[in-house]
Amino acid sequence: MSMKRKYHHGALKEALIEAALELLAEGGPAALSLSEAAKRVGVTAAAPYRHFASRDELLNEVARRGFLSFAAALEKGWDEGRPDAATAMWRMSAAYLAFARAEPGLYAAMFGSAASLAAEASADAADHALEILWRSVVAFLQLRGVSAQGARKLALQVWALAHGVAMLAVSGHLDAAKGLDPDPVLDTAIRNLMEAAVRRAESAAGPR
Amino acid sequence: MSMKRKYHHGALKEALIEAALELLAEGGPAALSLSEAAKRVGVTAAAPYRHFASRDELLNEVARRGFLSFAAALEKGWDEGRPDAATAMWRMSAAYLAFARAEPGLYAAMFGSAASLAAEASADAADHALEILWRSVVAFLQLRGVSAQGARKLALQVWALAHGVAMLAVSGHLDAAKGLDPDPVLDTAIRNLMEAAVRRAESAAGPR
DNA sequence: ACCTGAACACCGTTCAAGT
DNA sequence: ACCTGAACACCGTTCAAGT
Repeated sequence: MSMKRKYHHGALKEALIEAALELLAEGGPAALSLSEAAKRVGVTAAAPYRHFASRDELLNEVARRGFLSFAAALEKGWDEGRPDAATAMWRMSAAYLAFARAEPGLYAAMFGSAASLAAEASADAADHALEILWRSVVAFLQLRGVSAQGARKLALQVWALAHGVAMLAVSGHLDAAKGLDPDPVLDTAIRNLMEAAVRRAESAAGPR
Repeated sequence: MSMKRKYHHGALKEALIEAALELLAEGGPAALSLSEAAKRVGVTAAAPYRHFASRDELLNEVARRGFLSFAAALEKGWDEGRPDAATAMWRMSAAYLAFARAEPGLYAAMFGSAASLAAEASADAADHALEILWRSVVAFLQLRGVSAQGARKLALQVWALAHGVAMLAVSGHLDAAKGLDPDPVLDTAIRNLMEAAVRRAESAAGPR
């Protein structure tokens, strides 16, 4: 009756990815072991090499998928800018933080590769996330009636801010510092960034 | 004449830390191996255990020292706020980025531990870095003649911003996105953050 | 007190062999 | 085509011995 041990044909690749997500959740990127994933899935340590050229390739694939669900989470938070760009942007930044805090291991795998992994494939996925931020910044500027010039740069600043808060929150540097809740910290910072950008655009447009 | 192989008494611990820094520079945190450090220094793989209880403890010690020189770099950039807080703050943020870009491996070891390492000892060192940021934020607000209330929160936002830009720059997400130079991105973002904070404080103080 | 040598478990990776 | 078994190098860690 047990329908388990039939990885001898089909779903090994998917099963390994699932196991990798578990390992990531349990102990972060350092705990992602190809052997352990194979063991949990019921195959030999050599079996994964039919589907992944190396441990890093597994990690890359997991990170790539992480970026996909990350982008989906942002998109959902943005919700096409309803009811207005400002509110939606706040909701999206909360979704950003929520993702990182819910899956710190995955988030670390997505961004923690540092210089060790080029991760060309996941770069596209990351760019997709940036594009969502960019669209929301453009919408926000339009709502405020100013030029969307420099929106890309502004989107990068918002991203950096969210990323920084997320990292500090996950690594405990935030709570340790002052028992501060990451959400309002990120929220007011983004507001300030956007307000300053709007003012700058206004004074550039109407220098009466 | 070769004064090398006399690790049989004194400087093993220091030598291991130096080797660890090399490994970090070469391949990031993942490349920091206790065995390899021992080999480079000319001792057995078991020797380090007289000085460090585990690999993680070595990494922790290196990270702790990293925070020390990091704080020193920020302090030097700040230079007691000369000639004015605004200029000094810009210089300090440039020093922040320069540190991360000069030693990405070390920087990753300092912050990349994510949830895996509590790193209580290095938490103090990190707090010291935050304190420098905090002092500069206070000085900036004083220069602009507004209350320093909420300076800690603002300092955290500045930190998150700098950290985010540094990480994105190091991991290549920034250049890949648009060929943008990280320095002006961080600089204008911090300016915007500070300007918005000043305006908020002004409107709160003088509601005529 | 500080280090070596030998040992064990674990991991990444390869390859010849099985089905 | 997909997986097992055996093998190798490497790493973290422990411990009994050496000096």
